[in-house]
Amino acid sequence: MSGGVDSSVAAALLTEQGHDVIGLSMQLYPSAGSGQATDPVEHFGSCCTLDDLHDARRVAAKLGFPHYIVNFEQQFRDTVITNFVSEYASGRTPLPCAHCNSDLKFSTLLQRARGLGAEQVATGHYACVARREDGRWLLKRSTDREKDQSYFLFSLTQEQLARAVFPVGTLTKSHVREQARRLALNVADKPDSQEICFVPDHDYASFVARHEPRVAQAGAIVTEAGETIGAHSGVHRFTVGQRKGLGVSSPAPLYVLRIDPDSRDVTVGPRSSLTRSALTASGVNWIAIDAPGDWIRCAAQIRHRHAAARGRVRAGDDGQAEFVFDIPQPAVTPGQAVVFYDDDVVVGGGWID
RNA sequence: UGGGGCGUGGCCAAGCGGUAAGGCGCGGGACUUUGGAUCCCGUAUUCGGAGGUUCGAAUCCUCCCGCCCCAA
Repeated sequence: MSGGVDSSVAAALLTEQGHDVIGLSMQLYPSAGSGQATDPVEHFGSCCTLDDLHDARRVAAKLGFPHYIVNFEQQFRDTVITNFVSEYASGRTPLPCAHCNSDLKFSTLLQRARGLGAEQVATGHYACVARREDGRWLLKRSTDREKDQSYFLFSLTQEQLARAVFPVGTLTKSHVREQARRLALNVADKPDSQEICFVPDHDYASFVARHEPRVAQAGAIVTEAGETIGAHSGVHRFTVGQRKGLGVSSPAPLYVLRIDPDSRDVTVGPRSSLTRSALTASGVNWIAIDAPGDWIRCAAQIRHRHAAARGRVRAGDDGQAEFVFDIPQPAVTPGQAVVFYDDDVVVGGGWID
């Protein structure tokens, strides 16, 4: 229970369905109650703040089930934040929400829940879990396609999916809010979360630099032809496909094409240079099928809110996969997830190289 | 002190007598459980300075200031 409307309604629906519910909220920041935001290393983010934990507690009290706050500061730092910082330091663009799901919510949190006697863990994610006749667990897009979050859940294993419940996955967002109002939950009108929950003020670059000062080294902004046309103060400030913030003027818009963490060169060029016809991914998790040795047709979603693009995929060695687009796609970004879909079913997914 | 060119918003830049295009950048908004993209809206009463011609000039004339190139 994050303290938001989705997980609150999820808990309420389960309660109404007669389940024996225990509310769990993760505390992700040190001593969230101290109010001391003066420590430059650990500001509070926008998720799971003290206020949010209180909101979750009030919802649990109203619905009549126990509520526990689990302290995951250490685990959050060791998994999500460490990955977030190291990815940017490597010239890649992290996807913390996906790591939080697989490395925290459906691992450590799931274990903790099991320890409390829970059979399953429910969250407020907009996604669906189904079990096929052959016993295989499937992850599917939510009914409300606009809110679908299956993209962030691609790395859940069969074991994790078997324990996952997404009560709001078949509802629309407006329906969820209606339910919250019907139940008179105090969180009915809390705004949707957005931006990186653990980074204050949308200033992720400063956050990265605080945790890894070495990233803040100047480098050059160069053209595809190798001409230096500007300078920057750290590769962590860039991501492939980025247009704004380059600090250089040109007759036409320029986009980040490549980031070299070693030379610290950020290569820029016209939008037409951004498209790629293929990609490779690592750490691929196959959900609906076993790793396909031969090409199969599906659609690949390469970022949140990207309209999955059709093409073909096949598995490689060591958890890798190769995908070829029917139509080249712009801004294939290392570090982001590529999730393969067969209509609304998640075939599998991995991390873009 | 021979010759030639240029000075328009933070940057690039159109306009060359009729009352300041566009792009970059920047700011704001929309969208969004990552980052980015995308879409809207905004961003020079003023054209290096001072005079003059004209109903009217960034656009014509004069002088001044500042850059750049080629010769020496």
